[in-house]
Amino acid sequence: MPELPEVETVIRELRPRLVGRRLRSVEAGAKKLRFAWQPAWGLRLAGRRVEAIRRRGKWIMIDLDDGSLLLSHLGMTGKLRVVRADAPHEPHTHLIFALDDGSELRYRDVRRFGSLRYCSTAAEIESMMGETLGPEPWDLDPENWYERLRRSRRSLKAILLDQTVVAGVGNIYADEALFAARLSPRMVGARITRPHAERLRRAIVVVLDRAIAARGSTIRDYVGGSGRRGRYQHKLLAYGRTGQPCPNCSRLIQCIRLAGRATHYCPRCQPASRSHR
DNA sequence: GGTATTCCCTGCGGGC
DNA sequence: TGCCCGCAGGGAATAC
Repeated sequence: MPELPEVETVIRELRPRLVGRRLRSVEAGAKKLRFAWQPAWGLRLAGRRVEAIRRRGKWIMIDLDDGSLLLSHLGMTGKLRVVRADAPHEPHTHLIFALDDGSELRYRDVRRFGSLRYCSTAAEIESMMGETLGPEPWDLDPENWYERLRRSRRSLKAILLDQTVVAGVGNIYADEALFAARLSPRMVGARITRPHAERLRRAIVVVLDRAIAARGSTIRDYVGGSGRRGRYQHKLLAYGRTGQPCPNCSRLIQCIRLAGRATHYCPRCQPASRSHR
């Protein structure tokens, strides 16, 4: 379940292995990802040099020297790694890019919720990523953020998961940010106060910064671009801690279903309604 | 237009 | 031991 910190970790670890390398060829498996790999893309990629690798929300963008790019979303179980060409082939490896130094960029995805495709025009990129991908959490304007929350009748949890509101937050860090801000995931956006909105905005940034510093969370099988596991799963305060005592008040963490996702919170620290700040 | 729900997909764990 | 079922969840499609 790669969210922003995990994707950021992947690109940081891929960067020294990938930037400057030339792509020689592409080998695509038979099974389709979210989007099928087109053989023509492989022909256009051959000989291209990787100029940069960057992130936008949960998307990975690999810039090539002719202005085109490889665009990938890891979905739930996607993994991008650079390995030696003689490294054993793991099952569920769907795309293999041969590089000019004898290594390979491999895309593996058990559930195939992810995608990796080639884009040569701005229109293609926009159609893939969505024209309305929200700002990075660090770029949220406090006033716009408050107004966006206040206009919605959805729960805060549902709003945080909406990539058009803020890019990169997923289920784990939505729960952690709401816990850090001491706000109920069930609270309706329209009911939020300006101080609460600001507290939530700051909580999102703090939680994501800490998670990036810990190289993300390895809940099941996530690994970074070098194959190393994250460490932030040991620092989670709410997510996945159903039935365990809240670190603040010792009340048991509860799990409910919100916006179609398991949602973890402390009923005492994050009450459904509160009169104080 | 805004919001809620369903579906895709596979591995894992619990229950029987 | 082996089988069945539910769960995990990002984003697109569909329903309301």
